[in-house]
Amino acid sequence: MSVFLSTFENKVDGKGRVSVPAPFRSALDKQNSTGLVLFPSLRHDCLEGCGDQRIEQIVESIDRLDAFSEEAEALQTMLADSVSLAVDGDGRIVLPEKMIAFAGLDKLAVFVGQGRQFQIWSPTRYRDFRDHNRQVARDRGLSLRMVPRGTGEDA
Amino acid sequence: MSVFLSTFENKVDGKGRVSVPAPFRSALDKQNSTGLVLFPSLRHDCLEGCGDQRIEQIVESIDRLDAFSEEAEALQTMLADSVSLAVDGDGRIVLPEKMIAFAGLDKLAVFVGQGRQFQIWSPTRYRDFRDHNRQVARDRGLSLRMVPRGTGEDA
DNA sequence: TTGACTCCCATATTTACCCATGATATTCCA
DNA sequence: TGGAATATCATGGGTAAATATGGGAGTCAA
Repeated sequence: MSVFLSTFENKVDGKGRVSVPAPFRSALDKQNSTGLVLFPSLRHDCLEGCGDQRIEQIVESIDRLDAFSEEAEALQTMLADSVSLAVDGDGRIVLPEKMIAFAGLDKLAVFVGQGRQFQIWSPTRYRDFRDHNRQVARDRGLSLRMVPRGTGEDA
Repeated sequence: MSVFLSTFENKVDGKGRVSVPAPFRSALDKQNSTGLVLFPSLRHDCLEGCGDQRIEQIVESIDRLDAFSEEAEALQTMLADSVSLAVDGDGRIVLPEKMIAFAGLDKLAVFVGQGRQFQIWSPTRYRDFRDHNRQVARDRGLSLRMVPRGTGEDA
């Protein structure tokens, strides 16, 4: 399984170190990623992360946009603010100070699986975000079982 | 048979382990799933489960949506709330504490076949749910329209 | 030298793996 | 057809490996 699933809450120590959840590490392995890439989310006050292959895909998508559009420039800014981090022998990364500040992290970091990528939140902010989304899903009657299978349809 | 059928009540031990009913395991095998994925139901106080192949398809589908739509985000939150569990050599899984709490499980877990998916209930809650459904079916005189063979897709 | 960073090690706890048992069902052979 | 031998399955318990996390020694640059 090479997707990011589930949520994990890990400690951030005084050096800014935090363990990458083991299932996320193995997902990165299966994507043949040696490290991982972090960037500030464009939509939320959290960080987004993925393997280096995913970044290539994102870069390519941006390339296809009109190079001088506002949208393209905004996305390019995102690339400029992203950092590539190595996972050390103990499965940890060191979060740069800017990233910690942006996400409002303190002692704890919540790793949130989102499929092809993942997010890192402060626990309090994540609780609000999750509650909101769950309400949206409920209101609209969304369910994972409704997502189409390939081109076909499911019960 | 690659669908989930029938109802089974198995014990949950002190470690949170529970046997996956053998017919469900063989259904998972036929779906080429090595493990299974569980997530909290949006509609009921129970867990929903499926093979891990299915999750790959779901992730793929979400990826094709507009990444910034509210719908995509709501579905991604459901990925965040789901867990991928490996079935061990003895046919068991370990239920995470959060899942046990959500479904109100204690010593027993009821596995309920639902075709492509299945549910896991606490026995008391399931009894109420089932009684309620039977009443609805009786009141409405429900009928089921069959889908012709070959139009659907495989397992 | 000081501060920032990178390895390296220690450890507590959780998780995964292995084996044993009893119950139930199934096969096989006289 | 009886009944013993053989599977399959659910379940309990023990042990080894993996994981998260804290602390310290060594390195490099300013």
